[in-house]
Amino acid sequence: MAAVPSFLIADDHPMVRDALASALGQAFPSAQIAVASTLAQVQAALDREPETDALLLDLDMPGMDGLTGVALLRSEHPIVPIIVVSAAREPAVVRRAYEFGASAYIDKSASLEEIVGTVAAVLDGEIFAPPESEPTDTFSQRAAQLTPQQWRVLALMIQGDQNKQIAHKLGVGEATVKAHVTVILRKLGVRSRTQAVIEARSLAIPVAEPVRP
Amino acid sequence: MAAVPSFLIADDHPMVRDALASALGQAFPSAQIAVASTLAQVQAALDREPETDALLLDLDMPGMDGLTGVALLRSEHPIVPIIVVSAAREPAVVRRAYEFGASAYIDKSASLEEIVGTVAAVLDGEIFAPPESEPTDTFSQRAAQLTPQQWRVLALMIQGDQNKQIAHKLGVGEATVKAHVTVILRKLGVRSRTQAVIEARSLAIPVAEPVRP
DNA sequence: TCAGGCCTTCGACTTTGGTCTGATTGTGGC
DNA sequence: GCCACAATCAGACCAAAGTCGAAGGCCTGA
Repeated sequence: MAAVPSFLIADDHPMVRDALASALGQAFPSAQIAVASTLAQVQAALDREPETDALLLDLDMPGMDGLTGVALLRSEHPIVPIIVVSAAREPAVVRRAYEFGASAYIDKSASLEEIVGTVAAVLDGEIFAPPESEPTDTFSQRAAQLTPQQWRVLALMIQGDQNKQIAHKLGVGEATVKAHVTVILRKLGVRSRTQAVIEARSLAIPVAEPVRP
Repeated sequence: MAAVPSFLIADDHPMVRDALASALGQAFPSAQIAVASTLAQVQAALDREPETDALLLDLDMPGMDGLTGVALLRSEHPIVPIIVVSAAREPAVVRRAYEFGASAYIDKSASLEEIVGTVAAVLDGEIFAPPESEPTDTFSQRAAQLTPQQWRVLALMIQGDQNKQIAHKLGVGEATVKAHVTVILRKLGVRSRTQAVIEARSLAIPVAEPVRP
């Protein structure tokens, strides 16, 4: 990493964001710290600063749609280590986060010391490599074959956007979007847009919860 | 309130806790601030300091069991104003928080300025009445208007079935299914099958809702 | 430098989705 | 009986979704 470490903190809760920023600021006094509160801001920040040493990414952010956002950022910036920060404790979420290319996973209920320690470990190159070994044909694996633009299209499909809207938001023709959709459906192994949305959304974070037998 | 305001911050996330504490410390330089990370610690702190001016209470804490913890604290210390802090944005949760005796409700995604402002308002005796009086037009309410057969159609839509498959499974014609779909979309207030599936599936996912009266 | 592969883009075409009009049948309540 | 509504379907029609083939740009290895 560079002599001056650079961080990007992405969380829509100002409290959490500030806490992380100040903690990292103290631990790395010379660090350059940027913040973002939406997926769009994250993308913009990474475009400006592609050499970012670590991205601390909250999963419950506007536009993230859970882990699909991780995959999207991963495909756009394969070099930037992503440290997923989430309140979710479910092992399934953690595992999927690694499958989608996260370098580390931090539970929000961890202490600031632990968090700083994890960040330092990532900076030192200790990429907690995805213990990928099983060749199980999971949906996540199929999804990993998507190109950056295809991820963008899928992210908008998941929000319920129609091809025309997607085309407008991405600044391309509707025919192009349709072509992407066709490829996406084939790569995901489904037969319709609705099925793709269902599968992809099941990757998103189930918002904490429930108890009560 | 006393000349020196006293706060109790209850949250099991160190990040959030520290952020709140420092924000309140800056806004009220002379304030006395205590923290707690479990319901038991909150109870102990309130027993020691029954004159606390404001309790900032996270809902997702060990032992809280959602809003029941609010009611418990309320009955033990009726004088202490409770400010519920939660990531939950659901109107139902907010409404119930007030029903259980909360003085204010703060969304975790609010800015620190807003939070400090809310705390100050509570200190001044402004009990925030639920601004939620409008007949909240929730998706669940709209969904309740569906007829039995429309539910069956929707259930199959949610599984990713196409109109033709649905018609076959229900033993009716495709035209009939289309007619049902049209009504379903209108009743749910969405514009496409995909959006209907997204909304309906998010409904099935358990939300932080203590029930069981 | 050129061939091959991949991403992205798009137009033309086919299929599915969704609306509208209008109609028939059955059910339950007032 | 009458009314309201659920359920069924047909046919026409427009919009959205999805497929196919093809072109240009970019990178990589021979």
